Amino acid sequence: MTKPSQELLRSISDEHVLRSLMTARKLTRAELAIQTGLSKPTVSESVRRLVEQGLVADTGERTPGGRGKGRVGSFYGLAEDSGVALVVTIAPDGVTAECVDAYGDVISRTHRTITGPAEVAAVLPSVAAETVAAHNVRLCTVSAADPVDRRTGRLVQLPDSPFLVGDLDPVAVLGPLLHGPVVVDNDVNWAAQAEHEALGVADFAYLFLGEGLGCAVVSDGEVRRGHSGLAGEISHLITAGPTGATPFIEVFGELGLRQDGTTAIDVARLRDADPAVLARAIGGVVTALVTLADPEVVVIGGSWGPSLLDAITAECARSPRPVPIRAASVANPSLTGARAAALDLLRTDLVSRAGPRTPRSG
Amino acid sequence: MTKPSQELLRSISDEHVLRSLMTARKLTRAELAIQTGLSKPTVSESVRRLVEQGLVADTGERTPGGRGKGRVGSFYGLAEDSGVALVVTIAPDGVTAECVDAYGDVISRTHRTITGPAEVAAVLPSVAAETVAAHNVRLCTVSAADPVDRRTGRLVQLPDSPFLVGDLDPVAVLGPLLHGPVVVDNDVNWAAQAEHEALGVADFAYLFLGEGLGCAVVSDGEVRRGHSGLAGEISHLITAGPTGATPFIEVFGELGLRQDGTTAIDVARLRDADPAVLARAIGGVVTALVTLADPEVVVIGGSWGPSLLDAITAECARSPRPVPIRAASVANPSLTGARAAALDLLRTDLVSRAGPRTPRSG
DNA sequence: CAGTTGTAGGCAAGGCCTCTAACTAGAATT
DNA sequence: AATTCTAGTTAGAGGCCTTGCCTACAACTG
Repeated sequence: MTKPSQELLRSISDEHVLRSLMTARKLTRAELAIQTGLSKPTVSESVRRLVEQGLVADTGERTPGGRGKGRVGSFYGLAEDSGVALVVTIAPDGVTAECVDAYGDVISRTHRTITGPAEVAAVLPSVAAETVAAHNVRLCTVSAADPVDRRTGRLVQLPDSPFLVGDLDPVAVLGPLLHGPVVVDNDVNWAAQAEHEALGVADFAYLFLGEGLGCAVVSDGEVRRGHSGLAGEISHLITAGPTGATPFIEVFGELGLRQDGTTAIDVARLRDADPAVLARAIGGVVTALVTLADPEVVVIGGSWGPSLLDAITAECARSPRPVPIRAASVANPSLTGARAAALDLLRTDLVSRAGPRTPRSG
Repeated sequence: MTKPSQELLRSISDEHVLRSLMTARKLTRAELAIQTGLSKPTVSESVRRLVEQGLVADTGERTPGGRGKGRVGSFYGLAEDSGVALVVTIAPDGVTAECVDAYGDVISRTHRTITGPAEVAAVLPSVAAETVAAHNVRLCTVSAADPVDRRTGRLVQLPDSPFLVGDLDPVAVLGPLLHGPVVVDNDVNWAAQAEHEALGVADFAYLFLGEGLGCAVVSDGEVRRGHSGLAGEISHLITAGPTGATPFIEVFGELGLRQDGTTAIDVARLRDADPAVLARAIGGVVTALVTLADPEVVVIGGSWGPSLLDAITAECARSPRPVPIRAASVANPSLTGARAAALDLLRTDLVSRAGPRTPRSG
């Protein structure tokens, strides 16, 4: 456990100051004292330390901008070069890279359209290198439209599942470009995290129905990834198919709804299928989610999932354990979720850098 | 967030001292200083405070028991009346109540056999009252062989599921007898927690096959209960039955393996059933667990589950995503799990009581 | 324009908490 | 009786946070 040292108190003070600056962007010492609940001398000392460490800087702005009477105060903010996080999403149609700073601002965005998985290997490092060259990148989160091995960060191909992005080791590609960690996860898990923040519900399930099939379970406020990160890869889940108990993905095979050559869902042809049959299969998946994870609500996302909302709702209403169904509400959910995670990690990283002592006399 | 006060440091010191005493049972101040890593004066002060608050007491024992030279030291331990936790399990065959102290010792055990659910309402309060009268009971954990509503602690009956213990509100029954919280959960969840501690695996699933059917999912080192605590109630999970896609519980209905009158499994008649058919249905459940929770291992427990281990293992080996299957290893798992949780809560409760200041001069 | 008001920030003192170092207490060994 | 060794206390130093007071300085008031 933690040792009861005075340094612990100091680091708590510093964290208060830093976190206040992250949300308020700029504050005078007096404002910081009010925001943090600390006394003015304590805040002053903390600011002095943080400035010395290069994490906080005087913005140059001064108070009397119509604020009224009183002595002029100096606004402090996070240092310019206090670091940013890189957010990358890799999907069959393109690669996006964003840069977020500790305020949560997106300070750059690059998108490259690709025509096939083969291009990822070339596009990914070039997109990342651009951003890394321009900013002090501390860490990176990556969203990929394929199952991700939690322990290695590599994309993995599961039997009979579409492999949309293809074989890729983002940690190996991006790791050398920056100094901090590279966190890779599946697009559905990131999407669920984004939905979690929008919904404010601690226990729910996110069912993603697009070219690939997937889901994510949020339990006790966190996305649960399982032992190797493959939780939610529902292709082989046994459900009710047209001819009996069938793995979920094979329902689409039996209905002739998979793309030739690949194992992805043919979304274009889906509209001709009987919604009731699809809903029955999806209902089996929802039942599995309800029995195993007991979500408060099941959120349906993906390119074609929400269009079946009524059919799914009707199917689930007949279940012995009905659960509310709703459509996903966040736009660009994977990017949003990965960005939120990156912001969180970046802020924690920034706080953790406020460590070593700086004696007052200098 | 926490405020950086000196009191925080003090409470950390006190926590160190208390937790050391919990595991070592009795220590001198010098030994405490070594164990906790704190300095001797700090430990002395902390012990003085804790004695004054009645949480720690001089055991009366003195060091020179052949330890060699040196001044005699005094052994300190937790105070006699520092409180115990009550652990109750409620199953169709009986009610057990145990008392654990903060060392983890079981200091009393009562068991009452019952012949039917109707007796629970009478037996439960009487068993609990005995224990409560004899000890300073701070809190209580309850294991019940039925689904438990996480928010209220009440037992709930799900459609088509056996209701083994019957309608009961343990919080209402036991709450008035003691001053602390009453934590109620399902026997399978407690069993999974016990198995978790024995296995040391952070992500696994526990499948319970007895008169009732259930499972529990441990993710990131914790049992995940879901929104209302009904995660793992797998009766309605769609799986492969003799005639196609069937809810798990109805597989047993179709096979004529449910007890007449109730909806429980008739365990006696199970041995006549075809293991392959059962294993196929169970395999569907395991597949659901694997796809949704991605466990490192699936543990099979319950009265008849382990006897089918080979058949289940064979069935799962054919799956596109095989997972290791093993039999549960903990005896009395629900009681063990509930006891471990009670111990944890009791220790945290004890630590949290070490709060208010005690000035030195007295 | 002089005086008043009100805010930003600094300084000093006080209270605590932990640590190190030195010291006292007391038993076993030599 | 002197030595040795361990338990626990005392003394002092260093650090951190707080309160209270002071200075600097801009705007308002009459």
